[in-house]
Amino acid sequence: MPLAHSQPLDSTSVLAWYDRHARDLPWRVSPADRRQGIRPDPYRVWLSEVMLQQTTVAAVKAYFVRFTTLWPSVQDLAATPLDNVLREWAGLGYYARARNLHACARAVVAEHGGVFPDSAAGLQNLPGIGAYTSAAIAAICFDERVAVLDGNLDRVLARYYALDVPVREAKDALRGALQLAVPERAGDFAQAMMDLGATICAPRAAMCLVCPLHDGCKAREQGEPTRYPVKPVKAERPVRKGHAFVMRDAAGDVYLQSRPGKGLLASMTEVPTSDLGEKLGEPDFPAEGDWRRHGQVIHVFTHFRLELEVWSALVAPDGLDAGWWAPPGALKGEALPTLFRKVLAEAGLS
DNA sequence: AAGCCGGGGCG
DNA sequence: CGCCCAGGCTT
Repeated sequence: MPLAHSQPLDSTSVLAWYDRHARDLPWRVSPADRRQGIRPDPYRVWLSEVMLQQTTVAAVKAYFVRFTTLWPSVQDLAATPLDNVLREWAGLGYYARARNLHACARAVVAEHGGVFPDSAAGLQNLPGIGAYTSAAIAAICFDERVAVLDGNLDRVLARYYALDVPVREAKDALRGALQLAVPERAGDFAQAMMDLGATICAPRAAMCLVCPLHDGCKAREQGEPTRYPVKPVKAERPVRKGHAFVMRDAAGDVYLQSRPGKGLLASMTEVPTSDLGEKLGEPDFPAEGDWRRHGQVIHVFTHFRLELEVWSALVAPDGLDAGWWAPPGALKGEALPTLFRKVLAEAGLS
């Protein structure tokens, strides 16, 4: 799938724009500081890039500050138990990232002496570091001249070339075109292109008049840049239904347990639930009690919509030994995903 | 190559 | 409320 060609990307214009308009982010070294020879810390760049996978800057900032305060170095992160990492990751989503983050920290310490590999090829062997993240770290930290292609760049390039097929079908062509444009300041260029996608060439609006890629952009020339990228036909989102059971003991503590290490919300904390299905079954209460029905919690995942009926009861703790009892004041510190925080709120807790 | 895996913000 | 998003892993 060759790109209907226009002129090559003008990296000089992009860098000049970035020198004036770079965003100030907690993990970033400004272009001015980079010129002074200040280099980014690979640990901080790696941590930020993993957090930013499918996640917005606004959502990441507070988590990044918290993580780097608790664990200032990769050695600190590697030394902490996985449970601590999962607790701090709660609410950020895509929880496999947290497990891979921890595994990666331990691999860097155990196999690389606590020093991150200095090339995209070396980085990509580590857990949770794929094509995008390896390229981003290598470019930002070491100015390796690799194409850093994420969802932001997909959009910018799809517009620049007026790509008339879904990005997924032309990924290699886009990467090749981008690779040809990567300048010596590879790290600044990568960050510049992402800033461009976040502020100028945004998903629902394109401020073409102030864009450094204005001149060569096919979508701008056509007059309707937000027509790109072309979206693939999307499958409908199925609905799954079930029950959630909030149990309290005589002391008022809440029964919690860990989810399986694989699959949905892996290794995170939950209250017991029924099996999920297309149709709502009868509640299979996990203990005897005066079960009271609350409202419904609706939670939308990427690939299905979940509807949970929330129940609560005062129960005797006999037989409930797979999990643990948590006082309501301790719920905040548990590794509870947003779904189960909604469930607890529906039952009148937190 | 396609499916699985969260959550928040925006219009 | 629908749509969008700073990807990687598994099968």
